[in-house]
Amino acid sequence: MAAKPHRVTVTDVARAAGVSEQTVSRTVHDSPAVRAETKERVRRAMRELGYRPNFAGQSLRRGRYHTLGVVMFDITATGNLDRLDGFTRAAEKSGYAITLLRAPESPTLTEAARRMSALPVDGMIFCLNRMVDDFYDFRPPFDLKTVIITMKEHPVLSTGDNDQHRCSRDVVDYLLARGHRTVHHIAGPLRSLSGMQREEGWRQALAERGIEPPAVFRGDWSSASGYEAGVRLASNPKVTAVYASNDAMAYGCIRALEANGRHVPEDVSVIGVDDVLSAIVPDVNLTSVRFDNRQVGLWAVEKIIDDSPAGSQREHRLFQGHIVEHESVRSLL
Amino acid sequence: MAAKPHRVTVTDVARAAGVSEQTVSRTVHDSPAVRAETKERVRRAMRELGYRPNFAGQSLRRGRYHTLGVVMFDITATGNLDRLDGFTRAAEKSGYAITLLRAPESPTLTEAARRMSALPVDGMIFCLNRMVDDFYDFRPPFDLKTVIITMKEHPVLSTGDNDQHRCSRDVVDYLLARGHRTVHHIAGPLRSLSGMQREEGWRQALAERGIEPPAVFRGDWSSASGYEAGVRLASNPKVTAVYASNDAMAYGCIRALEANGRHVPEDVSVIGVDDVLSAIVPDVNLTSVRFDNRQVGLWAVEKIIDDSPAGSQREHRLFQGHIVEHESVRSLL
DNA sequence: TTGTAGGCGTTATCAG
DNA sequence: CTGATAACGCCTACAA
Repeated sequence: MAAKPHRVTVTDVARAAGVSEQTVSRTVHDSPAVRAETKERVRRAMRELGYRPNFAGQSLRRGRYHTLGVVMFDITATGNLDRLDGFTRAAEKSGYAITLLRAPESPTLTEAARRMSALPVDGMIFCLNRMVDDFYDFRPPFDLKTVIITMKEHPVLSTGDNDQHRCSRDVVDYLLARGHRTVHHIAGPLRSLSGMQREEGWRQALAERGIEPPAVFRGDWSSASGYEAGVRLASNPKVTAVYASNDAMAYGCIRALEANGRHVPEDVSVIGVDDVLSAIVPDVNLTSVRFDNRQVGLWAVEKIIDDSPAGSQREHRLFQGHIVEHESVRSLL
Repeated sequence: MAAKPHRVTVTDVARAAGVSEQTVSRTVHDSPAVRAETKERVRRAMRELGYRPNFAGQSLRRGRYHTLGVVMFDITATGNLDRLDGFTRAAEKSGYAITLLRAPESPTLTEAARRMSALPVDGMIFCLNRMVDDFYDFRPPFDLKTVIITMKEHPVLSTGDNDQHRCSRDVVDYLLARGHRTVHHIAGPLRSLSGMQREEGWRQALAERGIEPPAVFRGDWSSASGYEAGVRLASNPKVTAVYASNDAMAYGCIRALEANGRHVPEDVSVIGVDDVLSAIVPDVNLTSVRFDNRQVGLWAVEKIIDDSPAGSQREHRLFQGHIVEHESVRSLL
């Protein structure tokens, strides 16, 4: 029966309840300065008309959106689901929402920020999975607090991510401490930032211990590429320890080693990254580095929402992964 | 040197460029009714002051946010990353953004909608991974076009999802057509909607073909639970075909069968769902049903943005998965 | 305890 | 081609 439905405003409610707009507004915010009786009348009118505060009106007045923008350069990257879970969880705690933007083509942070800053957001988080041209020069609009999820330090912005260097060091130390003479590496593709950082960490860790890093096997995250590497590694009897940049390649490598008569962990120890294998492969226990991406997400959001002076300090935060021990490693000692 | 930084408005730009606010607005929208020369002057002023249109002001005026809200009851569920990729891709095409909200605790759509509708969104998408109490009674605010990602039909809202029934039927038919007498099933946990629907589809498909469905093995998506089922299945020599509700359980089952002397596919054929195994397991080729979650995401967004009369029709759309053939199935014919 | 006036930033409309 | 005016919905400040 209602004519063309029309968005209900404070004015409508005020008219229906026979009060002023101001009294309606006060009722919405449950001000004590309204008689209980009046409030009830206003509330009934709101319910009957189906009143819902207009977000634009409120924001225009308040100058805040209670929303944070997240820019992802590659949405389907590993760990993004957990990161998003962290973002939304932390946001929710403070009554914030998360607005998501893809920036797959964008070569620069500046361009991505331009798109994001046209949206109703109070702050921005960039998830940087690959290189951008303007990392160090990038400056966000002064009114948008910004955090970048990356291992690189930025001159003015807070940054943070899983510590990929440390991850590799820990793996190398773990294996050397168990008597292995060196550690072979199956790396991720060149375009992946985290992959490159793990590789660099591995190289440095060996070099610092006076060990010449052996030739790297370049994979593409797929288990097939790990298998290929494994075939080559199997032919070298001196290989006793392999560190793969993700679990899929590690598992591929294990299968190739086994197929070529070298047993894991009896002959060769293997360590991966991500700790995702046990959910999928029941009887192979791969030692792996686990990162807590949800925690990174929580940190980033809290860094932006935190209004304290400490909160606005620039910070560079690295989150340590930890080695989840399974039976794919043998001590030679 | 600038004093307390202050958000730059149209008024500031107008003053700086020596024109009216209206001319600034026209320049922002590149109206042809402004002299090129004037535009240039305004543009320079905008650049110098760092002007950025205020979202709240625009929205208030236009009554539109160009943003869609997505509610996820379980963010880390399988396929959500692809769905999100679909949402954001489709949104982006029309200049829309996606706002994400978790609703893990919320038992009802109504409650989740209440939270979402307080945000600046023009429409809502609910990703329903589990049961809610008020599915059929739920009515969103009239001014928010709403789509629910679910296989169930809703009395007034558009709904759509992967066709889990059809998926199971296809698998059953596929195996029966290759001479298998029946198909055993490793099901997902009871709380999972899609799992239950796959199970129901399997049961119906067999029943319609006059085959009494054998006892179900209830798993929990983990490969370990598939392994357990596999051990039991291996002890029954009449088992020739197994359909697992996801790839992890299927793989667990395969490993158990092999460990108990039954070879896949020589003795037993196995089919899974999700088609994720090949990325992780290099040398096992599991036949599996692949769903295109990205496409579901695209559809949902377009359904909401589409302004045509057809677009506002209620629709119930089921997306077919397809069987990706690998070597885990043998024909008995 | 309730009401009135004014303005947040933008843009449609109409006048010049 | 450009400018003045008013209005979108809400809320702070002040008045009654």
